[in-house]
Amino acid sequence: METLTIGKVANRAGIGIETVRFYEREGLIAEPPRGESSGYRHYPEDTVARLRFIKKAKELGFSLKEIRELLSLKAKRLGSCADVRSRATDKIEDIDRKIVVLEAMRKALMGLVEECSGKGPRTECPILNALDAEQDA
Amino acid sequence: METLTIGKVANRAGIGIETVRFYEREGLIAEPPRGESSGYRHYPEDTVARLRFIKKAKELGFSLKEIRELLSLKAKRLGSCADVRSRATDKIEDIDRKIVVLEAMRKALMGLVEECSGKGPRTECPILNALDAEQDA
DNA sequence: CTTGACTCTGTAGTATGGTACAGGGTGTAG
DNA sequence: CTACACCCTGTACCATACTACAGAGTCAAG
Repeated sequence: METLTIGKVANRAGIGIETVRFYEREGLIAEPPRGESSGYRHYPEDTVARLRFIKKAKELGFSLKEIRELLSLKAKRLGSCADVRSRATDKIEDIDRKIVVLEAMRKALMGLVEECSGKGPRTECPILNALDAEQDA
Repeated sequence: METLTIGKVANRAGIGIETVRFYEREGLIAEPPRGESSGYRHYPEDTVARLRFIKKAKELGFSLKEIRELLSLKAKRLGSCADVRSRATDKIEDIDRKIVVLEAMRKALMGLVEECSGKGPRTECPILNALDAEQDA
């Protein structure tokens, strides 16, 4: 099987070399075999897929810790599909909690913006006034 | 005018003493006058309001940098309500982007969980198979 | 066989938003 | 006047997620 240098996996995954090494240190990817004399890392091709998965999950707002958990679902040789399912539903609950927080933030900001014509002088800005009013709360 | 010690402003604002000093270093609150002999910070009462403003804005998802900007808008005799409004709408857009991504994620995970009986062996788990599929994307 | 691109380890720095001491001095109640 | 709570500065540390070297070795094209 063809192997890839760190520069090539990084490039194909669309991330930096240092980041690949960082992910290795963090346990997100396995330590690859090394060249006999050089000590260079020789990656199997599926490492690119794994790195892309990490990148994608990160874009979706998962922390590296959460991504490590997601990846461990796949890695485990023991455990049933039910274990995987329960981790996935936990993750959905995490997502729901994040959405709830964001929706509350959004609602609060929308309320302020809707009151605000954007035309008045700063001293009458309802957004700043609202923040001031809340200060007394 | 009555003044407050750092412990009292912190307590009234609902934050820690160290955080108050941190905000001072970060330029979010002014350096207060000090006691002649003690060097203790003597805060005017409106510092509590300012700290509560900061706390509230943080809850709305503003970073300290953004809050510093909001506070400076507030302080400035120039600048309109529209400036403040536009920062709030920018923040709403940030939030919306995050929500969209999370909902997409949620939908994807829900689809997988629904397909999954939770009874099969791990090797046939549709969730893991989907994760593999995503890695190839 | 040289040259330049690449890789190695290890350490340190970036930004964010704090938190936790150590080792002092101060202020006040009993 | 003695406790004890409080305050001071300075520094270091926490997590998160990288990013940037330094100084050394390796590989491959020409």
